[in-house]
Amino acid sequence: MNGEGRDVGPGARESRPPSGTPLARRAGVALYEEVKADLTRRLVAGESPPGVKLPSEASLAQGYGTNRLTVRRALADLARGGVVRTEHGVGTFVREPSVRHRIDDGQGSLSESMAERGLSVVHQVIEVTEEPSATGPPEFPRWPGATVRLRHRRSLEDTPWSLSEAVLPAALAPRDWDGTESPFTRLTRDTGIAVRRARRSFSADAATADDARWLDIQTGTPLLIVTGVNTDAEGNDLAHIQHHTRADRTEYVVNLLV
Amino acid sequence: MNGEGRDVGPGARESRPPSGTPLARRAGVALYEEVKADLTRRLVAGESPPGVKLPSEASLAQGYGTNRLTVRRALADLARGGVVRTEHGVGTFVREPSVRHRIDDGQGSLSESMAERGLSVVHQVIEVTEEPSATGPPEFPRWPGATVRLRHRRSLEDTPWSLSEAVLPAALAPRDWDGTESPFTRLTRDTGIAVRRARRSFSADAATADDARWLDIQTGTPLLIVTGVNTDAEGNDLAHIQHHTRADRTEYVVNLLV
DNA sequence: TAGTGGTCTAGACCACTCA
DNA sequence: GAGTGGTCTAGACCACTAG
Repeated sequence: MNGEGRDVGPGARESRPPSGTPLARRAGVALYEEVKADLTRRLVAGESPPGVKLPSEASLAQGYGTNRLTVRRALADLARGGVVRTEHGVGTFVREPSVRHRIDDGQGSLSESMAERGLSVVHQVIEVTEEPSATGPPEFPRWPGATVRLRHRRSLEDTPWSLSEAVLPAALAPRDWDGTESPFTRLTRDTGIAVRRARRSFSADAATADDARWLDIQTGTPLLIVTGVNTDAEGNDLAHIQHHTRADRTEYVVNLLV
Repeated sequence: MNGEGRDVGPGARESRPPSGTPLARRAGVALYEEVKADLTRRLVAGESPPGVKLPSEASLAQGYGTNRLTVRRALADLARGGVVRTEHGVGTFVREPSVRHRIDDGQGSLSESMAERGLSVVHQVIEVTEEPSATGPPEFPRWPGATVRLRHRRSLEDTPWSLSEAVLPAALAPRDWDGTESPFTRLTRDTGIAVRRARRSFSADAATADDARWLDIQTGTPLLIVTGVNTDAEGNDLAHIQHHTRADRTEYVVNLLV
């Protein structure tokens, strides 16, 4: 509680980790909730800047005079809430400030609008599967034939940001995609077809184990799910897209009034 | 796997609960993930229609030949994912079909568009606080003076659906609001001012303990967070709104092309 | 190899619901 | 009071990371 600044030594990232205190237990409130509240108080209160390593679970448990599992439960909740981040075999850290990347609605692609702000976007292809036209649920009247399912990961500033999927006619799928631009920017460059973002649908869901692995988050963490359709200038469906986006880094802004 | 129908007896809700099987463990996959996968297989595969009560945690644990805590961990994940629902002292149940209420973008209020589909919407006032104009962050140029913060819960078909907050000039806040219509529908009826939905921002977050209590869900469950501004016909800000919406029941559809 | 988080067990007690 | 989910403990072992 002394008013000294956070004068951390060179390279030091350990400044003032929360240590144990006797918890004031209230009737009807679970112990792990108390631990969670106490940790939140200490972390959010700013005593521990982002990146600070928390004491080990064992020592936290000892400090609180409780079981390690109780501490783990509190930490798991905080991780799902985006307050801390755990690394297996390394430790638990205060999360970087959840800078929410505002994605203002516009007809430009994400990569383009981010580039305008000096942010780097990288796409990494995860899986490309080609399916005969019969199987895919979406229909592409003007481009009959096989469809391609393109799974890729988008990263912003080297941080995993979304797990995305695009289903589009094989004839339009980019070849030798290097990921420096969006697949649709590439499509326009290759074919001259203008891509327009049409319907968008928003929901949320818990991260699956697969989501978690690719997005470097914990299973169960809330994701913003954006699905939609891209069309050409005439309004014909070009592609069906789905993004599983890290909610702690995303805010999708739409202007309903034009 | 037999093809019989789900001829449940009168009042019976117990048809074919998943019982224990020896789990095929795979290297590197946690036991609770296997349990989760097995339960999901059985439930989603349709062997157990919504509302069916699962066996108790103790008997599931015995059936799987594992510890109760392992089963609990699997069930907690499924609950966060909206697959099952637990009731303290009663049991665990397969969730009602996650009918995603599509909220097509339109200028009508939620209550109105839902009423058109024969769905009932009920608003329940949780808290009304009046604040002097100086404190509230939003500014309402045309209506100076105190602002009112209106917290309410919206339920669809008797199911909690969103925890909502509206901040608007005290002069416009509805008096004696009975909750049968949206506060803004009421505002239009009272004052004749047309309310337009302007900017909307979408994100997701984990349910806090408070969210969880009001929405009848589990802490940590993903919520769709919709914030925005309502304006009058001239585009002046009328109110700032925020909805914490149950993601398992929501899909917010926006048409970007007009 | 030491330290960390990840998983799992066995058992206990409590809080809640309902017959 | 029986049965259910909710919490908590003590202790064990594993998987991963880094010096």
